[in-house]
Amino acid sequence: MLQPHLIKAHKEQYIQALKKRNIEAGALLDKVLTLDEQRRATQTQLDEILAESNRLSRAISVLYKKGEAEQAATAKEQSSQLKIQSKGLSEKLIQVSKELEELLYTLPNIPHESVPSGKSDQDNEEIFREGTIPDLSASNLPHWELAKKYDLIDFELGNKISGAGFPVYKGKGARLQRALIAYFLDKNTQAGYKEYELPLLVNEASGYGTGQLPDKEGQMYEIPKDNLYLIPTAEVPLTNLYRDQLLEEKDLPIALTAYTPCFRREAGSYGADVRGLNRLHQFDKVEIVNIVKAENSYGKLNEMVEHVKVILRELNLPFRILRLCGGDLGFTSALTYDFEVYSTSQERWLEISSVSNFETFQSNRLKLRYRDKENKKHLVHTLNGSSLALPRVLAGILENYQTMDGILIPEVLRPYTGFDKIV
RNA sequence: AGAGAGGUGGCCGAGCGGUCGAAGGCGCACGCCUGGAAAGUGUGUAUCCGUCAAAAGCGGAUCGAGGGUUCGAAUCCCUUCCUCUCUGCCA
Repeated sequence: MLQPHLIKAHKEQYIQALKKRNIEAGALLDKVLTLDEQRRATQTQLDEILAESNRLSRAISVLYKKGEAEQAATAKEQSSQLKIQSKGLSEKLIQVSKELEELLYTLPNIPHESVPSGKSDQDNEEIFREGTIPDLSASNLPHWELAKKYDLIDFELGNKISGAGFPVYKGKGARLQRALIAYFLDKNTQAGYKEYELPLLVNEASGYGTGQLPDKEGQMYEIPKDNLYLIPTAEVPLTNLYRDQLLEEKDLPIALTAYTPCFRREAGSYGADVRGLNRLHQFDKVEIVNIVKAENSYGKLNEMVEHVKVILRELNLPFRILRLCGGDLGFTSALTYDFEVYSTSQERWLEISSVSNFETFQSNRLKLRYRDKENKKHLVHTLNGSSLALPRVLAGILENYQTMDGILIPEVLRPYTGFDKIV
């Protein structure tokens, strides 16, 4: 959530930056400033009346002790009048504040200066590419056919017990999933991330804290009876661990990781894009979250990018890194790098990780601050990234490691799988 | 799910209608004492909002949350959430 005082100070800059998201924000920002002005003016008026009311109350107490009942009665009458006034102002304050908050909820984060303009994923900027695309002239099946051939994943069974987008992993397929989760968690904890196991259902406040609500309500599965949501990513419970906290400077930086299943309703996309593991309602992901001081957040973002790079390098998968353009940038993010693995059989790039800096956008909603040595309070910067999302990594491995007589397992995973080939 | 008890500052814990943002203790910070430390001792130690260029100061709000009674609520009433104990159910 943006902060009115910063909007005031950097209005023109914000308007320009939001143009990268193809948003004309001038009128909206003016509306924010007007509402904020109203809010503060109302607060000041209300405070004055309450101050007078408090003075009277104290006076009444003194009058009673002296036994001056008549004067006390007069004061009571005055106080009652003030109360009527304060009630009106107090309602106005609540109303204006609510209006301001609702407006702020509709405004996305300000893109970082390095974010390119653009309308869609076509305009994302490739900044890095590594790995060799294997020659699959001998054997070249897409992962959903490989999954069937080697009996690793059963989409029909998932369809029967749940519905489309809920795959069933079997045998070595299931074992490979477990191996990937363990391997990713190990890489993350070795890099200093603290491991968590988290609730998969969260309350409404958590949804607001990380920005899934009210913006992306339709993306989450809901359990209205208990007013809970299934998490679309571990980011939600992991970051919300620190909601409403005032940290000490020495507590920072904080680095967290967790494996969770993720649940996404993802309505509205059909065809080849969603075949096999490409898009699912339930999938596994290992997430990393960083909570840092503002001055360190872009350095940390680069560290996260390097961290994910190392993992993909170890898995020996061909990948590239994109800097997302304004039109493709997530609502809460200031700068996002997407990692994509090349799916040789599908002849397309598959997104497998998204690493973002939210600056203060989340921490402002979360009320997550730290106190420095001078006792001043600052919002922290929050960052997160997938490290990594499983299904498309699995797709990439199956497709890129296929041979005539089986699928090889990447070296680094063999200690986790206990086998080196799927035949 | 049923019955009971309770939610107060970083923590423990008093207060049960009138200068209560809240006694006392612990913890923490700084000072004194000490060769150094412990002990002892003194001082300080919540958050948010407004006013201000900013700080200080001043004003307002906050004792789980929301509402009510009252001139005045941590204290009384209602609603709600959470925790604990017992019973039930259960991996």
